Amino acid sequence: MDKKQLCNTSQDPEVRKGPWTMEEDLILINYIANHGEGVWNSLAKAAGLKRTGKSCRLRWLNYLRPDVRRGNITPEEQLLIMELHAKWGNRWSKIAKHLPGRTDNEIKNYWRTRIQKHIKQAENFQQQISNNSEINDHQASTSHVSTMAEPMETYSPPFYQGMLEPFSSIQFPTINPDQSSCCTNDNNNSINYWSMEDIWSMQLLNGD
DNA sequence: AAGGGATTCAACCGCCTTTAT
DNA sequence: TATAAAGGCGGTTGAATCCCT
Repeated sequence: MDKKQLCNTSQDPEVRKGPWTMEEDLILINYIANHGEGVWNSLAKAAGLKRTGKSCRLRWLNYLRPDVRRGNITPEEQLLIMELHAKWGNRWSKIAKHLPGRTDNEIKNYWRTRIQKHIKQAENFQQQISNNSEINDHQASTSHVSTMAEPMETYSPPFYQGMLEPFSSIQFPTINPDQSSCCTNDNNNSINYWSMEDIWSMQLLNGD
């Protein structure tokens, strides 16, 4: 049988996809509390969840685990992410291992939505500087303006400095100043999640 | 207040690796 | 050693939400 078909259970009408419901979360939490993690496919069946094992594993690791921390990436964590990404690239799970309670998925999302955007802005800015310096070179054949104009082939930690939230006094100008405020993630604090504390307290109330 | 573009992030997909038989 | 099953990982998507006009 084709390996792809083996992995792809989306053809099965019995398999649920999409956002998890509170009931599903509680079932998964209760089952793992009683039986532990592992062997996700059989766990999903045994728990009575119409989900793939992969889906259960992902939900548990990224959201339901009691030790998972979500939101409010601290400046220290951000700096660490930047340094580790500069070192290892997109090895999200490896990076996540150095940030207790953070998941690879969260770090990946954080990188793509927050940090990468600033890097692109900075690259654009450097490109502008570079272009300007070329013009200046033509106008006056001195080379003293070239320090900012080096192409950024890899990201290096010093370059990240100034992008750190919430220290938004960015040391390089943003192309669109309005977007420099995109990282005030305070709004996320009020996102309409039902907290894990709620779930765990409900679980306790269930007597498990 | 409403509409629409931008942003965020949970969840899925598909590939690769590891483990079990 | 070969094969199948499960786990792990990075990339991508799409719904929900935010924000601006």
